[in-house]
Amino acid sequence: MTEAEYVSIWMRPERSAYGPKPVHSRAKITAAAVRIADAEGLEAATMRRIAAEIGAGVMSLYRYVPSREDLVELMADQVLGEIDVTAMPSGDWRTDLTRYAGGLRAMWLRHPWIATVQRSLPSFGPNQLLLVERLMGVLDALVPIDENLGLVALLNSHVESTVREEISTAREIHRSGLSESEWMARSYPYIDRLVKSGEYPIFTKIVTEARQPHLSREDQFRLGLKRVLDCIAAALPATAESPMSAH
Amino acid sequence: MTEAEYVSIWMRPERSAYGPKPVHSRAKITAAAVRIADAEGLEAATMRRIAAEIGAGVMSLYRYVPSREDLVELMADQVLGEIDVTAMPSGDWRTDLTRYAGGLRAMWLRHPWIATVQRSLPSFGPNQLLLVERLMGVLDALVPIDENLGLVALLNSHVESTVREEISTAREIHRSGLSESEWMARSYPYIDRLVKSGEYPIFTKIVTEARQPHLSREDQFRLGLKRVLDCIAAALPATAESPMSAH
DNA sequence: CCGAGACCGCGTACAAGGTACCCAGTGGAG
DNA sequence: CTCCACTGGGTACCTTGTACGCGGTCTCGG
Repeated sequence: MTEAEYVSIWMRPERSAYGPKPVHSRAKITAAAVRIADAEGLEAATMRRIAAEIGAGVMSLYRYVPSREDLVELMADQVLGEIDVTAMPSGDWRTDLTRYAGGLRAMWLRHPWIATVQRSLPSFGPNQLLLVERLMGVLDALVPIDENLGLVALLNSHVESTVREEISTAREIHRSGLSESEWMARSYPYIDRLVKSGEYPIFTKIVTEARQPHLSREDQFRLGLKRVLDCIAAALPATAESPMSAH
Repeated sequence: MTEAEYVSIWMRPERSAYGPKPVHSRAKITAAAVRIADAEGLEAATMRRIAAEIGAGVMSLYRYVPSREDLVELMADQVLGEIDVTAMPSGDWRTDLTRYAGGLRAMWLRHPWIATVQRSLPSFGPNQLLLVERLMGVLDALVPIDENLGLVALLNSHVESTVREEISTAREIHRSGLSESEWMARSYPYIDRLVKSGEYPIFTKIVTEARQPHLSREDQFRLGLKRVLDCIAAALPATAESPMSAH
């Protein structure tokens, strides 16, 4: 792990041409890990569990992946590849970004464990790179690169934060083993005490007046996304107005 | 852990009036855990380490905290309390939100480990509640509660995403044991290969043309924040224009 | 004033989990 | 054919969260 021997996981060859043919592969291991993490959470994707899933010995995995951390990085890039951006610079930026946002959200909901992985810039996996090309291609002709970076970051951060909240709620519900309504009912005594105390007027207002929390997740998402897209629209030159800007 | 015996950590009394006086306290334990996590990361804040820090037996901690997970929740609420919002509904929403955003970012940078804690709605700790009151009080008179929720979420998600990236980069640098420039130099071979391949024009454009990545973290943050605040301004009724809206 | 019993600190013990180390077998290079 | 870098994988070690139980202590009901 010294600096001399550091190489990004993406530059490290999977195998050399020497010796016996490997029975497994990074792709197979990654896929198995993703499958387990989807079903039971990232912490369930232990090396032993993954090995069992593909019928390998535990230590065999280390022939393909330097450490569990690197495996998680592989997993993250793999699921990024699921977002369909092949048709992306279509000419209508609003449609493109809406589709991308929906795809990103759907992917996160399919793989809730990505919320717990810390990414960092230099982990430019192949799928992430492809995504960047397509996604930033959407606004590339309309704004300078710095503006593009800022606007895309705005969109990403909104989607991610929204989904992060959806996920942690769902996770909590699942862990409790209750139904959604039972789970919400469980925290009623506490919320009731807070409201009755009279010390939290705004919190009370949210609980009693706000209608947004009672919308479906999809509608909440659509509403928030609309706001962000309007915000992006305002930052674009007037000539770039999308034909769909009226809802 | 059955549903019958569930009570939120915030409703669970710290101690009863019975038996010998406890030597320690939740506050002391939480503070110690935060200190360790700040210095060495959340994963370093093990029960054994915390116990050693305050000179207690490992299992003694469980007299104060039901589990490590709950302790993390306590830690999260504690650091939320560090954001100074006491002067908050000041009448100038732009100043208030700028101050809040700066405080939130500074807090995250002081306690980078919060990026790894999953929150969920029902964990309304006392400090979080206070924060919500003050923060949402800023726009309460200007917009309906649903709009307020949306705008505050927008601000929060932007700040959090930005800081999350700062943090993961810093973490990666720290883990490598290198200086920032050495660390960046380390991924140069990979980036160079990508650029030279010619397959990633936008990525190349970012690497070669974008100036934003070369700004200081503070300037990057200021720029992004300005965009979000402008976006919020656009969503407010015209009469609510802040005196500072020109920059 | 005196049990009783709830609560304290904490040592012991166990079940996971990541992974270092080692060994036997394999198959391409010379 | 020989060599040896490579393979799969078993064993073992260390770290972590925490269940359990023990002996001591303090408050309260009588």
